[in-house]
Amino acid sequence: MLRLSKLTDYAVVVLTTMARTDGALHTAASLTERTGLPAPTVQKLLKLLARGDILASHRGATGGYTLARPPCGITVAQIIEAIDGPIALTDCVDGQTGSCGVESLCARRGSWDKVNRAVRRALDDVTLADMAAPPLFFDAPAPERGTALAG
Amino acid sequence: MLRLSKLTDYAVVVLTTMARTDGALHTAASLTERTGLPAPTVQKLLKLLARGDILASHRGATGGYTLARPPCGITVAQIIEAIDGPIALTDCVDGQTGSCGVESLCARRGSWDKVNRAVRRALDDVTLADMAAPPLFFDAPAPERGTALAG
DNA sequence: CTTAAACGGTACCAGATTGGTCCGGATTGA
DNA sequence: TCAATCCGGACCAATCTGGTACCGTTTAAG
Repeated sequence: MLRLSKLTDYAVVVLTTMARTDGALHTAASLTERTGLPAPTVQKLLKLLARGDILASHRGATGGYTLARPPCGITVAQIIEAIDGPIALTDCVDGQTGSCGVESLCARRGSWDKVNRAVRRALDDVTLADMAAPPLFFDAPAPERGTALAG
Repeated sequence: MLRLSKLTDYAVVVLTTMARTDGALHTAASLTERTGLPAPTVQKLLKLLARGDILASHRGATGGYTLARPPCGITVAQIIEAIDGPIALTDCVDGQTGSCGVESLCARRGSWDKVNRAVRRALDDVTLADMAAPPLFFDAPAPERGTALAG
């Protein structure tokens, strides 16, 4: 797998919708309508994103949500962390010991850290602005000649 | 999360154990003893790794498993794919439509493809030789990659 | 001051997925 | 023949995710 949760996927849908009208105020209800996602799910998403400092919330009547930063300042890594928690491929992050019963396992723990960092960097490199960019067609002449495994 | 399965983690433990005696033949029983992991789990892992062309299996009495390639030729991406299946962060891979009920969702599908590829590249960049390398302290000057382990 | 609209937090449940186990069958060297 | 080993399923329990509901708090409008 190495799959991120469906919620994170939905979050990007909501965020790109908001990014199209950067700076505007959106209510949970309006975003529900515009995205077509189930209402309670959208509410949950917005709460999480607000906690993660990706959205700014405005309470009370005429309240709603706005992007906390311009889209180019919001990275995929931040979105994932807001929804799914810290990005860590393995259960026990480096440095910790004892959480996993097997001793020989933790010995190799530091090795994953390298992978973690590489993935992290890749995720930090893509912003919401990139995600909101035109969907560009896929049958266009592929500039890469790599094998592009069915990812 | 963006968490990979515990099985994959175990797989690395088993593989690094094998890598230390590159080329040698290992049985499921011996690897169980050396790693301390539960026996049925090790068996399952070895089967999966053999199917994924990461291990070569030898049947019959005096059979066992060997690494299909030198450690520097086995990437983390390959291991993950062998255990967890194809690396795809989102449910519907690019190009497909209709699998997810929500229409506005699939429209942004292509955006994830960029992220997918970035992560994939990061995972392709780390080999089993790297994982088997000494646990090295984190503030030490990192030596060049490509250890003598690979031969 | 009352009302209503909107966010905030928490608890809860069903379904899917993972981790772990077991058993019988096939292969091969002694 | 016999025993050691891999091979391929089926199977079950535990965990996690996705989705829902409820109630409290805040705040603008009338």
